[in-house]
Amino acid sequence: MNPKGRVSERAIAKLIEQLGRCAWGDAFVQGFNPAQWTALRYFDHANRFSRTVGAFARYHGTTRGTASQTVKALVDKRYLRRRPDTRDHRTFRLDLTAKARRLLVRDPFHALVGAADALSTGDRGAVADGLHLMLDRLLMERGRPLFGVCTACMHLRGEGRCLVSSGPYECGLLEEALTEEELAGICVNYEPALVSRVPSSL
Amino acid sequence: MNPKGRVSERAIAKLIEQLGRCAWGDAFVQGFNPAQWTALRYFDHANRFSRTVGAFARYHGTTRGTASQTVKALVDKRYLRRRPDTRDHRTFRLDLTAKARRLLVRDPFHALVGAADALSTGDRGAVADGLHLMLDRLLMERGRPLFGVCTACMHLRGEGRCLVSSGPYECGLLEEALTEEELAGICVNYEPALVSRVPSSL
DNA sequence: AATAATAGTTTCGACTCAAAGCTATATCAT
DNA sequence: ATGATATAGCTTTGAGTCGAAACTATTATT
Repeated sequence: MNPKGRVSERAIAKLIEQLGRCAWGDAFVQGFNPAQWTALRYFDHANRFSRTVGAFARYHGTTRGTASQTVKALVDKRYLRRRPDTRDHRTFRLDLTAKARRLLVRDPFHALVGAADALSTGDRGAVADGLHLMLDRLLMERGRPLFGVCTACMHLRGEGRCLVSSGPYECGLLEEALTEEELAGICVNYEPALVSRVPSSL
Repeated sequence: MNPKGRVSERAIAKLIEQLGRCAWGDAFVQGFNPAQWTALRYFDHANRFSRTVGAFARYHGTTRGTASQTVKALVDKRYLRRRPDTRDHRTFRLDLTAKARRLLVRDPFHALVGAADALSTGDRGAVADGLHLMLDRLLMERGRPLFGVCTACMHLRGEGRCLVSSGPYECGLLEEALTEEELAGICVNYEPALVSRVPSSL
């Protein structure tokens, strides 16, 4: 499709911008805006240490002020439940409601996911790896956190090496036990380990 | 880097969204916003048939109202010059000023372009082709124009087959002569030809 | 001549950004 | 311990922007 040989870096950047804009435009639907959809998806996949306004702000690359308002709108509409943290009285825990989970079935994001269907399995791998490389570089340059899952995180302890819990896994940074389901949640405290120690079920 | 085998379409969509957000955040700089930077880039590369508010709105996937405001801000700041069209008294022609061209040297978009440097030459080709496929599919689904260049457009006439001009190339749709430089400008009237008839100088 | 379609602008409510403000926790010096 | 200062988490505020809808003017169609 493209001329053989060198393909301009600029073309890739332009495509990403265009695709991003397209997804943005799609997300003005059902009375929500793109930021709100992103928040709903975030709180659906974030682990329990990361379901706060501040963590979402960092994930989304926005200010805490903006994130606070996005969350407020969702709390007011009963898509998020907000409860004070029992340990740290500065923060509030945010959890999706059942109403929100039902809504996420009709997430406009599915259109972009579906577009990836146009790719062959092999192409999907190449595209995903390439984009991942680009994103890591950009986030690193900006000093922004990477938001990965426990199974690839250097803080994960487990498989007989737990120190503070009797369960199979725990977070070495926060010194908290982790259930197996929680291993798949994205986390603001993620730091890439050299090798993944738990088989990924992606 | 990714586990072998099937890579989720969702991961690709997520990466695109994240990269797009990152570029968006970068673009709040030098007193401009992301939409204004996109407009400046657009009017830099659009051919003379496409340098209007409406064409930009369609390219950017936004409303004419929003596009009108974005353009207005740039006209007020003397980065775009606005002149009535001599043929159609509804439209206005918009052209970059020299001031704008100087500004574009410091386009924050360069960060995203630079991130593509992390990719090997081969990966760049695969990523570009994959993203292109996805974008075409999305734009097609939404009935939005594709915005390509004359050299790949079915409306291009030339190489001895001109009907309305004595020059080497012309646009068969608008029945206007085209200079060689204009062949590389992106156009709202683009429709993909089966084969490209002019060697690409990408 | 009447009607529809096209190009662009204006207006309005909601949202975003950036900056400043508030409160709770952490750190440090006495 | 005690009090002062710094830091962290979140909210509020004000200027500017976005999308949707209403509007004007021009061109195309019937």
